Amino acid sequence: MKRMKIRRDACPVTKTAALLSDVHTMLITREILTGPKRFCELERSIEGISTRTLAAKLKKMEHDDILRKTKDGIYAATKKGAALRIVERAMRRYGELYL
Amino acid sequence: MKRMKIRRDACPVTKTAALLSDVHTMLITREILTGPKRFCELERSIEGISTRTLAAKLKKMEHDDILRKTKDGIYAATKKGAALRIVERAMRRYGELYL
DNA sequence: CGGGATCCAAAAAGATACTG
DNA sequence: CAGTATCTTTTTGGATCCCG
Repeated sequence: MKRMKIRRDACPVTKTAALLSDVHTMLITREILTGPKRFCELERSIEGISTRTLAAKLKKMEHDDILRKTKDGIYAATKKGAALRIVERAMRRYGELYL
Repeated sequence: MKRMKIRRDACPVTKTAALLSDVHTMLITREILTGPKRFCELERSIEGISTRTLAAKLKKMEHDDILRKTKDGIYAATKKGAALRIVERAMRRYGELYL
């Protein structure tokens, strides 16, 4: 994973993921958990991700059954993806308390 | 993060981290949460990590105040590191339920 | 414009040999 | 044991181009 610069005031989830994770997958998850999104929305809301990486991650996440792409090009969490909320919640809480 | 082969019977935390994270930092955390460990113990218990990567991650984690190295070369979680238990727990639970 | 695919340079990870 | 040095392989991000 490449070192990423994180602002002190960034979302706690961002910070936690930067601390211990493949930032992008977790951030895509965070976005998807707030509702279905299209490519360009994800691209805009995930600061610093390249289209190439976003496309690659989405493909992998689709393959892993975390999200599904509808015919109209919208990405939505699957059941398995939605369940990641428990992890996202723990990360958010940790970030809020310690970062 | 490199694609990692995960056995179906691997620890659920391993699977969750492979799914969404910088696997190594999370796995080092998991080990450290069970008590202080030395370099070679970590190397043995984290399947597939190279000494180079382990050394690099430990350095980064020490810098991030997740763990501390004692004079006798033992790595132990800091307070901030120990608190990652909430994340580890969520990941374990998710892995148990969905992977 | 949305949704990528391609090419390229740089960074990170892997294997492994080697040292204090 | 606890790493470091070195070399190779992967992955990433940036820019660019393509196609409906």
